[in-house]
Amino acid sequence: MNRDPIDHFIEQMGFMTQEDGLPRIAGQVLGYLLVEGEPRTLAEITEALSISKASASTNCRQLADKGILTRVATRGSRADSYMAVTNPAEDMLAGMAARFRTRARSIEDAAASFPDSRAEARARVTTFAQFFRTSADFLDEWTERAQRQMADTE
Amino acid sequence: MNRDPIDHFIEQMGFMTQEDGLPRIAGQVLGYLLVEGEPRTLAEITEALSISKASASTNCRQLADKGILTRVATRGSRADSYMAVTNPAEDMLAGMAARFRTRARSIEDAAASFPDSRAEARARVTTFAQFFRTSADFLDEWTERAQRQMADTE
DNA sequence: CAATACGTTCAATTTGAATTGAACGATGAA
DNA sequence: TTCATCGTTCAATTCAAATTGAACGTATTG
Repeated sequence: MNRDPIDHFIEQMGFMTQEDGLPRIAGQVLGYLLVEGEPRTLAEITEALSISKASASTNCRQLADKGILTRVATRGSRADSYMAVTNPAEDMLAGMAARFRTRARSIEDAAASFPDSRAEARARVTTFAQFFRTSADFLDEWTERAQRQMADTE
Repeated sequence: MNRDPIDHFIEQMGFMTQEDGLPRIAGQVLGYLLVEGEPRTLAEITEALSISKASASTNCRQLADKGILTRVATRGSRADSYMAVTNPAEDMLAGMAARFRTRARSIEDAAASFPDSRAEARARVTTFAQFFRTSADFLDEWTERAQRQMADTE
């Protein structure tokens, strides 16, 4: 029941997002839209992946919030459609960078409130946090560079 | 019951690893060892975090496999201890890079088996995969650079 | 040789999140 | 206005992974 390479790919995408802490269905939706390449309605997605309307709705909106999907108003129909952005992976990385930055801040805050008696621990934790901050900067730089490259190649 | 800043930090670390798909306890263990700065036995970890021996054992081993913790043989005691490596965040990123590479490969494989009738889909998916591959390279480059910097500062 | 202290493993349980079904509100069509 | 179509929301369920408790194996001590 699973020898279709495209189904297999969609399945893989599900596992992938699951590893990243996103719902499995989010990955499947992205996979499906990536394959289709054109806008698809919630109903079509629901149908193609045999999932509930509720899941499709929720996951699409979540992905759209992250900038991985865009909502497309199809004229002639009041159903709204979604499609994958040109390079979804970029937005996934951008999201990661954002998470790193939040993380860095919250760890730094935590460290800052360590009592002076734990000064050494505070130093260790601060270093740890700073690595995340720098990495976030680096990731941003990288996605920006990648975007430029894409623009050039077009 | 939670106004101790150090406990708060350890808790945060738990949520953090949870976001990354690792068990919550893994993060707590890392947080604890980061604060302590010195090797601690499984028993001490179990005690400090009020968790089961089984969890402590499993999670420590997992973290050690990822290179985030090192096992230390304490002389005078047959209990083995663990301590956080100097910069655990680096190893976390390295792990991420590895995952990206695996991911890129499996997506590329999947795309390769698309039938010719779906050539366009194949192209889109391949581009998607390549981004992960390039990102993995980039992350490696970055962690390497960071390591060098650390070495210089020492 | 016990007897103890330790780490691991595995089945059972707990816990938290993903997913669903059903009810709802809104929008447009007739 | 009434009816059908859509998307959303929320409580209930399902599902998977984390966590535990208990049994076990091994090494060490006396």
